[in-house]
Amino acid sequence: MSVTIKDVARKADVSPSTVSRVLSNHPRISAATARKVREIMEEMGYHPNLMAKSLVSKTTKSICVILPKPAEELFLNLFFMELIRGIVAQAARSGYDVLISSGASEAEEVEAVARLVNGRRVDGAVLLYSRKDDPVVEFLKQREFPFVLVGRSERYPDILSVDTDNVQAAYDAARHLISLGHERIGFVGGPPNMVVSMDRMQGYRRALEEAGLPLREDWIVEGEFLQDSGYRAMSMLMSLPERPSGMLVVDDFVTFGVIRGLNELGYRIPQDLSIVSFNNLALAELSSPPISSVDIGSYHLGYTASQTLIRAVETPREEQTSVRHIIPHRLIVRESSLFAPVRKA
Amino acid sequence: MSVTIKDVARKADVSPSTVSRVLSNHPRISAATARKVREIMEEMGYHPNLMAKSLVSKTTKSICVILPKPAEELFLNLFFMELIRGIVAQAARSGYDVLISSGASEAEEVEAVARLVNGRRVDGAVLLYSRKDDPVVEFLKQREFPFVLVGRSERYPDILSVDTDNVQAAYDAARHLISLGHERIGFVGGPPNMVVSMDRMQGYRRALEEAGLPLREDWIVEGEFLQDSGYRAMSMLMSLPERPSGMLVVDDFVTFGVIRGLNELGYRIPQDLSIVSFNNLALAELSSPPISSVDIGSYHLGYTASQTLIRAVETPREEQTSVRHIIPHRLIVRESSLFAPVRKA
DNA sequence: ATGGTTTGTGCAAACGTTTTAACAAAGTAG
DNA sequence: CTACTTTGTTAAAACGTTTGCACAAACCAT
Repeated sequence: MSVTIKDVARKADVSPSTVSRVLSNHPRISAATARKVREIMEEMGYHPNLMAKSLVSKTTKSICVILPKPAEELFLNLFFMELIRGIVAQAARSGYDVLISSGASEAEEVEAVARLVNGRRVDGAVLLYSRKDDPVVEFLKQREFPFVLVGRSERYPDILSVDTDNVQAAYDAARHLISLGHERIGFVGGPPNMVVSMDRMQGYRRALEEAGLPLREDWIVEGEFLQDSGYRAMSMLMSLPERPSGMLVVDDFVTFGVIRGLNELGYRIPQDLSIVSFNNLALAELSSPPISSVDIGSYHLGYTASQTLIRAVETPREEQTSVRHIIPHRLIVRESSLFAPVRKA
Repeated sequence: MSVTIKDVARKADVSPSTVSRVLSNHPRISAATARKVREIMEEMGYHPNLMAKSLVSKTTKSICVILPKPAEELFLNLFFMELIRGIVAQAARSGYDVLISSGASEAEEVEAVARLVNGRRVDGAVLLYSRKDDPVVEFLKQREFPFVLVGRSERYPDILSVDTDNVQAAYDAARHLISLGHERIGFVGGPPNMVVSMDRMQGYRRALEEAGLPLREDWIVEGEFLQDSGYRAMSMLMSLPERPSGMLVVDDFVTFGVIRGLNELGYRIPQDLSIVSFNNLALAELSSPPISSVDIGSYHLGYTASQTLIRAVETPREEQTSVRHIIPHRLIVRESSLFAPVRKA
C-alpha cells in the first residue's frame, strides 16, 4: 500500500540499509547519496513506519500518563489539564508521544497500565498524584518499569518524582494569614488518603504550632469534595460558638464550594473570613472575590515530570542523579485574604 | 529479554502459529491444546508484543485526539477534560488506546498529527472543535484518514462528526430568558473564528428576531476571553444608556469573568442582570450565584465521538449510515436567571 | 609500490507477530 | 475399503525497519 524503505531504495538504486542510514544521519553516508535519497523520499512521499521501527529498536518513543479515577478528584480536573499540557508539550519537544489511560476503579487502572507496559507499548509512565498505597506504584515498582510520580510516595520515598513542597506551601499560606493578624485559622482538606492532602495539612499544623496558635480539630474538615459539601462544611464551621477568621482550603475548586456556602449563609469574604487556597487555577483569578492562592506551577510540574521521565528512560542504569524534583511555589495574594478583624495596620 | 510467542511454543511443544491461534481463539484449535498453551503462557508470564502485532496486522488499536492550541480556548479546558474522559473511557471499552497530541501553533498541530498519521501510529483521530478553515481537517480529509470532528465543519458538512445543536441550544437559552420576561438580551460570544461561537450567536439572533425583540449590536461582544476581558466587556455594556436585562454567555468559564466584572461594578445577579450560559461545567453549580447553563453532555460527546470513530475505523468502505451525531442538550436552570425587572408573575 | 586506515555501501539476520497454504490424522459416507 | 470432508497442526513467508559484519574503493603514510 504505502511506500516503504525498500521502494525508496529501489528507486534510488541503493540498498535499504543505506536509506535507513540516511534517515538516521549515519556519519558514513556520503553527502551525495544522502541528498539523492532524501530527494527520492520527498518525491515518493515516504514516511517511516513507526511500528516497524519500534519493533526492532525495542523502544516506542512514547510515554503514558495515568489519569486517576474520576470520582475522588473531580476537583482536580483543571489542575490535571494543565499538567497534561505540560507533559504533552515537553514530550513533543523530545520527540515522544503521550498515551493517556485510565480506569474506572483502582483494579482497572492497574490493568490498563499493565496492558501498556506488558505490551511494550510505552517506554515509561507518569502517575498523577498518588494515594496512600497506590497499587499502580506497586505494580510499576515491582516490574522495574521507568516511571515518575507527580507527587510523593509515602512508602517509597526514593522513587523518581516531581512535586511541590506541599508542607512548605501550606506553611507559607498559613504564615500569610498569620502575618495578617489571624489567630483563628481553619483548614479544609481533600480526601485524607491522598498524600497531597496530608502534606498540606501538616504544613498547616506546623505553622500554627510554631506561632503558638490554637489548633482546633473542629476547625479542620476533610473529605471528598463534591457539590455541596463545601456548603455543608461551612454551615458546620460557621455555626460553632467560636469561629475561625481565616481558612486554608486545599484547592481552588473546593474554595468555590466554600465561597458559595459562605455566600448562602450571608458571610462576606474577606471581611468575615479570609481565605487562602492552593493551585492557582485560572478560576482563582476570576472568582468573586479573586482568591489568594498558592501557585504550584502545574504546567511546569507536568513539563518537568515528562522531562525527568524521558531522561530516565534514555539513560541506561547509571544512577539518576537527583531523584526528587521540587518545583517552587509562590503565593499569589488576591482579595480573598485580608487583615484579621482586629486590625493591626 | 522478555518471553515471546516462540518461547511459549517451545515449552508447550507446539508451533508458534498454534500459540498465536490460541491467543486469537481460532476455532480450529483443540480444547486440550488451548488449555495447555494458556497454562504455559500464564506460567511464563507471556504478554504479546503489541508493536509486532501492529506491524503485521496494519492496525494499531489506538486513536489520537488533537488538543487545540491552548491560547484561544483557555476557557474550554474544563470542557475538554470531560470530553477526553469520555473518549478515553469509550476507547478503553473497545480495546483502544488514546494518544494525545498538540502543537503550539496551527502549523505545529498539523505537523504533529501528520507524524502520527504518516507513521501509521494511530488508526483514527478525533478533533476537538474546529476553526473556520481548520488545516488539520484539511489534511486528514485529503489523506482520506478516518477522523471524527467534535463540532461542525463549515466547509465539509458531510464529515463524520458529533456535535451539539448549538443553534438550537442558544435558541433555547434565549427563549428561557424571553419567557422570564426579558426583552433586552445581550450576548457574550467566544472567538469569532470558532464554529461553536458562530452557531450560538445564530441561535441567539434567531430567538430574538422571532420574538420581535431588538437586536442591538452594541449588546453583542465577542473576542478572546482572557482574564479581565469579561470585566471590560461588562464595564462597556453596563455603561450604555440602555442596558440589557439578560445575557447569554458562550461558556461558563467566560461567565466567571462576566460575573466578576459585574461584581466589581456593583451590579447584582440576577437582580440587575440575568445570565444563562453554556457547557454546564462543574463550576456552574459552585458559582455564586449558581449559573443557569445549558448542559451539552461533554462526557457523552466524547464517548460518542470515540464510538463513532472506532466504528468508522473498523468498518471498511461501506458507507457510514449516519454521518452526523447530535447529542441532546438541556438547560439547567439555576439562580443566575430570574424574572425580568418588570415582574410578570 | 605497500600495507594500513578510512569511507561508503550492501547482505542478511534480527525484532515478534499473523496468516496462507499445505498436510497428516481422523471422521464420514457410500 | 475407498474417497471425500473435517479437524488440528505446522512451515514459512510476510510486515518494515535497524544494525553487525563484510568488503571494496579511496586515501594516506611510509
